Amino acid sequence: MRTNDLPQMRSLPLFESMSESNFETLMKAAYLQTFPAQLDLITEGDPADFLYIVTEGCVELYARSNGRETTMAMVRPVGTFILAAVLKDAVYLMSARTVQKSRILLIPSQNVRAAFEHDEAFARAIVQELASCYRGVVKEHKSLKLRTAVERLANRLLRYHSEQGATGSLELPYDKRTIASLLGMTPENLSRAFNTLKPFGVDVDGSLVRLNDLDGLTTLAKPNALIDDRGT
Amino acid sequence: MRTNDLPQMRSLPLFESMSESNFETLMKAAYLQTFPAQLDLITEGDPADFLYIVTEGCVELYARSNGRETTMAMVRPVGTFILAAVLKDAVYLMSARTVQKSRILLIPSQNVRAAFEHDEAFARAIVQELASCYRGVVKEHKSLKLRTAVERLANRLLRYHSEQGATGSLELPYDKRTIASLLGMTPENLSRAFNTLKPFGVDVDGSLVRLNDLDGLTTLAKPNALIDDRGT
DNA sequence: TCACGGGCTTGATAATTATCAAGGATCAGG
DNA sequence: CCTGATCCTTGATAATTATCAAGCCCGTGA
Repeated sequence: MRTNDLPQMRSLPLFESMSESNFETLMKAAYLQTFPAQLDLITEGDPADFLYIVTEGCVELYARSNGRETTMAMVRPVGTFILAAVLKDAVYLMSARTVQKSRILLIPSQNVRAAFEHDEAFARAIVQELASCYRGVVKEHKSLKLRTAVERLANRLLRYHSEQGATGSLELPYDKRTIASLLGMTPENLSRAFNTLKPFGVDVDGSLVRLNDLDGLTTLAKPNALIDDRGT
Repeated sequence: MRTNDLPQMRSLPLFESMSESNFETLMKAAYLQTFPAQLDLITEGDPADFLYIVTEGCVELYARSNGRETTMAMVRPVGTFILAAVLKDAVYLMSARTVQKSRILLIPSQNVRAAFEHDEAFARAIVQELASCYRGVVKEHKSLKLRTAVERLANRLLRYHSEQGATGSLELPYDKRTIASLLGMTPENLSRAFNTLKPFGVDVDGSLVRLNDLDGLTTLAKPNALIDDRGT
């Protein structure tokens, strides 16, 4: 890695509390690379050779079975992926590809595990990150099992809305087909779900969504902190 | 905790590598209790005061939203639950109740976090456990998004079958309505899914299931190691 | 400018899953 | 032996979601 990239990496939550010497050792083994859009980074079933940390851009985690494919999560800066596989020295359960041109830090698995052993602060940060990932999937799973497609969409819109400053409108952060897959439905069904939400003040124009009846939409969505709140 | 329970606890994977003194400190703060069946242990939304470790019996993790309820997982010996909430000092995302009379070790959250800081072997064991839990939920989530109800049931039967020694028949480990909820369907739908599987050699008699056409069932189920294999 | 293609939408239809209501089996307790 | 309760199953129906087939919109590049 280039020396002048080091300070930026050092300030990432995962590294900021670890000792200088352990950080240097870890970074000597790491690669910081920029990948173009739509590039496959890893494939499910492959052994976990690297931990990935997205510093710029966006990565889609997806999975396949039978002939079907589904989006499992989107990773934005500064998020990691495939941490559990690295820690367990197991195969990846998900595939990953860039959505946009992305800058990604790759750390060889064995170095991550070594740093975990030798640096208590790093171990603590790793565990916090892993616990957050775990709770994220649990929330997704609850959403899928406890809500209809329209409810999932309504709550997702409310989430984007508040993340983007609650201005009354929001920008969809991904293609609609990606959002559909994230929410566990087909693109056709997403279209129809948007139509179902029209009477609740949801106006869609491309990737711009206006929410003209927040109260009504909220009543329908019944948001639940234990599903919809991030980072808790 | 009673002194003569200590050796048994000591042999649990979570504790077996930690230092004797750290183990003793942790156990001084812990409670080993036996709970009757159908007792509510924790409720989602409550602060995570304890880490729970099931040493005997069985615990159901479930979640509610709107008026709906779903079973998220079943925990058998020697499994932990609510580990992520404890490590993050956050609220529980799931509720838990005993299925049968169960023997459960409760360790106050703050002691778990302290032991994590002070004992590297414990930290490693905690991370392995948490990573396993994470991968478990990811697999469940993949199953729900990529498979139909009949496929989920078929694969679950194959899993129970191999877990129980692949003798050609298996015992359903929980009530059918619990299995239905675990698999993300209604009890009525589970009944019908069993009927759909009858032409594939699946004969149900109460909680006993005979698999008379393993090849046929496997062809239909299309099991996938990255969804169905435990512990990888 | 025009054709092309990708992404999205819509309509028609089918498959899947849920709901509601009723009935059968089983078992514990009186 | 009955009674009631629980659990499961079945049938009828409805709701939800997926699939298939056009078609529209819009930006890109020739």
